[in-house]
Amino acid sequence: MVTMRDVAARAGVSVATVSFVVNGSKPVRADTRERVEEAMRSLGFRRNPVGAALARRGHTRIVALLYPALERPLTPTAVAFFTSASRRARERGYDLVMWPIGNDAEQVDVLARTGLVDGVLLMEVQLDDPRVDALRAADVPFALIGRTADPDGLAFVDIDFPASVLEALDRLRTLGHSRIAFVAGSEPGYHHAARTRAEVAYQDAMRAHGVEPTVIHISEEPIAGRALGAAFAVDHPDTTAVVLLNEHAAAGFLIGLAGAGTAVPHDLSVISMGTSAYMAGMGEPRLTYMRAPGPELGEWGLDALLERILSPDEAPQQRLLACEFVPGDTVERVLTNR
Amino acid sequence: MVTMRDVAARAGVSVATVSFVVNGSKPVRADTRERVEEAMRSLGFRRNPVGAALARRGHTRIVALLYPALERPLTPTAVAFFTSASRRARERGYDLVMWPIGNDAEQVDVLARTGLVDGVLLMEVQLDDPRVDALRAADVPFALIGRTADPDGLAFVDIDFPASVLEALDRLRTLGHSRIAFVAGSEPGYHHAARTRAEVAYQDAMRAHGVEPTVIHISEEPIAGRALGAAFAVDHPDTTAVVLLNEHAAAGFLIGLAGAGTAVPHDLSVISMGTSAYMAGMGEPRLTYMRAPGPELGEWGLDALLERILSPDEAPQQRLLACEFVPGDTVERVLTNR
DNA sequence: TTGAAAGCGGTACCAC
DNA sequence: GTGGTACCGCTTTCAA
Repeated sequence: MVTMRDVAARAGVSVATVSFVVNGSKPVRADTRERVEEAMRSLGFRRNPVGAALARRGHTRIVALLYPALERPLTPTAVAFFTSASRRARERGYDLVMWPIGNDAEQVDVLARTGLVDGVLLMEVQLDDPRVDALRAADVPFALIGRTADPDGLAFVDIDFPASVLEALDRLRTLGHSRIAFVAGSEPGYHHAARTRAEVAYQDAMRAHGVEPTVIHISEEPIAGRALGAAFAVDHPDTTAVVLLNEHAAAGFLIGLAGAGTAVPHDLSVISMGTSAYMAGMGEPRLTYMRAPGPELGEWGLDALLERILSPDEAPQQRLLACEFVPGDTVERVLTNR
Repeated sequence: MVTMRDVAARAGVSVATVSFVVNGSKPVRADTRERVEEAMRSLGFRRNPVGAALARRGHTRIVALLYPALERPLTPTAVAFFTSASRRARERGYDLVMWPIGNDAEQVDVLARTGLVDGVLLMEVQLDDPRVDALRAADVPFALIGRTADPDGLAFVDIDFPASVLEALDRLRTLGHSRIAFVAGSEPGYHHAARTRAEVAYQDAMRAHGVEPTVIHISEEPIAGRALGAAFAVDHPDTTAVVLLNEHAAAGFLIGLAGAGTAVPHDLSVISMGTSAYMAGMGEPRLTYMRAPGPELGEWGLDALLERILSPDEAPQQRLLACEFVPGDTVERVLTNR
């Protein structure tokens, strides 16, 4: 392994000077710099980040995306988020790695104190999330994708699900729908913040229109969607439209409906919330959906995190972005005689 | 941050002693150890891996899964692999992070030299893969998921696609099919080793039976599958069965076929290779598939890697595992009058 | 059994 | 503009 000492010796300068040219941290005379660079080139020098990190008490220029991958399935939206954040990180001279963790604070704590990463991006945030407290306590710069019940003073980017739900409901109502059900994922003991907010927005909106809300929870997998679809017309005969917040189950739901002879959108309109084009392409008929702004949020999330790292005194960035409506073939005006 | 110095001071011993009890690297008298442990507890000490890594040039107990996530979509199978390897890592006292990289050797090189990870698992291996050479040159322990054209002396675990393809073809032939097409993914300039091997196995088997092979490449996304399915009966009127190696496109393919009035399995039988139950659940009718042994390979892959790290002198582990046939509703005896 | 001390590869402050 | 050098947190001989 070629070290700075080797380079310094070869170029006839001190390690300090080498450090200056490597990091551009101080001006160096052109000819000296030239000699150093030539030495680095011929020796094949690469700066060792571990040494650098240690010297500056951390600062590896690595940030981690914490995802409970062992407990929750990775949606295409989450993947989009990851790749976009990752690309952005590279643009800004950082590396982003995905670090699978549990939902408990313990692991976060361990990771945080290692000093191996300069900061973390936390996904799948719960309303009351112990990991957030752990990150705060460990004094690690972090930003959330999603937000807790009370995100004051926290850096976050989040999908504006309430706004998106309202838009979906409005569109359906404009087409004459009033008995609209809400289908979401269910994970025992997991209070996914985004889902909860969406659900509350749905319920409030329904009640405001004098209709009793219908919330259905099914697990996050295609077959759960199939099962629901197969029995839907029988179990919910009055419902004319469904707002679905369960990307994994969406395509299966349509399959189940079709198998049971429930025509979409003729008998039932469906809007899938927070969905990727990828997943929508799996649906038949083509899903009408609210696109999850995964790529945008990935970039913003990374920027928010770097701001915490580089300018800890600035007010934390907080940004919301609603989903974008994408027309498809699963929504139709409700039958008037119904 | 609590350091070993702090602990040592509190316990009235030297940092060396603290190090011994932390790592169990030398025997320490019971009462001394007790004092040290108590000091660590009350101070909340966590050993800093960066310092440790630097001191012994590596050994962070972190391993990385290198995946070209920015260039290739993450399949459910890859995700299963990741989660399984990750779980196994934890069992063995390591952490596994997913590190998105490009296909070039450069990035591998940088990562490798950092000493930030003890070893790497490389996915999406190409037949002739520059990253493998880079890993070798950098002298980093590594194991492959997949394998290059000549994997001699390399640690790898891989799906035995040739065997799996032969099984699929046999099953189809037993049901009277002979004109069987092969549909795979296509990424320009990317010689995915597994796909190539599968393709060759298919072509050889077809020729051995005196039938001209038909290989079709479509991009890895649901809509590409739809498009292919929609035109399939017209473009390939003689084909009675399809072996598909393109997880992203499988469900879309079935949708496209159905939309064009091509009945599955009546008009066309379909077997999807290297597919996850998750993806199969997205298909209608229920896909007949060869299950990709992602979970098994994840575990084996991690074990193979740790063996490289812990016992570099042992012969590298090399394991192949075929896919497992899972019956579904997309395969049927061929019409005799056809 | 325990301690002192020399690094590991870099950084950055303080002189010159 | 450069060089000397004291750390950063931990591991590991070598002595005591």
